[in-house]
Amino acid sequence: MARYQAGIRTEARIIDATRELLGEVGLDGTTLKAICDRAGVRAGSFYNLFATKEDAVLRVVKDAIRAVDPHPTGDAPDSLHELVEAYISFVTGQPDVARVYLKIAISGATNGSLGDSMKRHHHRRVARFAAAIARENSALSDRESEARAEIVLATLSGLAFMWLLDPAFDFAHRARLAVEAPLVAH
Amino acid sequence: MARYQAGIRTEARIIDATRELLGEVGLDGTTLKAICDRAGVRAGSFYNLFATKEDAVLRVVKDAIRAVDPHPTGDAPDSLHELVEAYISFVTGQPDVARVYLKIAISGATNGSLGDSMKRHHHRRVARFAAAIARENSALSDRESEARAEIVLATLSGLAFMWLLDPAFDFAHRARLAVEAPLVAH
DNA sequence: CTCAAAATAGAGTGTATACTCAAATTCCAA
DNA sequence: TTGGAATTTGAGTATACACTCTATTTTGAG
Repeated sequence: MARYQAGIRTEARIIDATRELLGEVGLDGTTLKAICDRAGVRAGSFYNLFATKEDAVLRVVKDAIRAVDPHPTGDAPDSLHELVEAYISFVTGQPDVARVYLKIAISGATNGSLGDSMKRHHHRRVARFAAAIARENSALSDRESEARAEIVLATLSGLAFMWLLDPAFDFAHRARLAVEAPLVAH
Repeated sequence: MARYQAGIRTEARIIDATRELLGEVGLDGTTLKAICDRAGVRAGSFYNLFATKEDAVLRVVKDAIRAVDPHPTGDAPDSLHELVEAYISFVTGQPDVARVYLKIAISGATNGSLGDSMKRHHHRRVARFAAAIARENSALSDRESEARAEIVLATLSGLAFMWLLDPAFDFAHRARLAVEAPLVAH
């Protein structure tokens, strides 16, 4: 092994280029040529560091999945408010990574190993939200907590998607409003 | 002109094949070869009927967009309940078309003319939901109605996306629960 | 029945893609 | 300083894509 600094820097540039492209033009637009052009590297150098294009994409996506999680270890019990704020600050604080997360969650969710990874991650998140909801409202059954968790997550995802559609959309404001206020007046 | 019956039937087969593929494998997987194979047709026949591949895709997508609309003409004022039920029956009643709608809305929303079409459609839908909400709750300002409309639509989209992720997900049940009940207990 | 128009087949074009490879260059520990 | 390993190059390969073209077959109105 005994890697050189040059190679390590090149690898970082390639990962950065891949993340930027995934956020800007999505999975399809992120071609090998586009990655190499942006990283200032030739195809041969890319394949000296990565076995395949999907390798670089997966590295970025796994980082994005990890970034959405406030407590990756999962040992600290978190409140619903904490979880929601974590998601909001993820979207607003790391918009590049968030765009990647959303784009891949959707375009890559129905096929391949990437989709399975996304599915498992989604179920873990639902369980996490459901546990927080149950902890804060002991009157709810497990099923009811899970239903509410799914609805909260759906709303957050939907709002994030609107932000993807229109970057001027005030995601954070809407997200807080959605979680704190009832959906319809009574 | 004076079209023959054979050509009309072939055109219908091509549209059907395109819709099926868009729902099954998404926009990327819907290649010309895949369309032609499924429709039982050669490339030359396809291009005798369609100027471009995107033409066939657009036909399907525009049908999907129209299918989600309860009153396409837009003259009849609709209630929020009507709008939500229309969306639910769209997703559950025409799952193929709904899958296409969701996949394209997301994967194709950030680039090309298809994305512009989707964006305009989205804004029209927000306005429609906002009008219904304002009509049913005169205490709300226009801005508040629009905010609620965006949240309702985000929740519906998010739940539909969950159904895309897992076809066993009970979309209709969750959607009604989400719109009728407050998100969090007070 | 006729025949011009419509429809079809199927080989072919050009382009973009992911990926390879041998040779040249750069790095860095000893 | 030096030499083997890491890195980089840049031309090259194979494949898949959307789309074209010409010859042939099929259709159906008059």
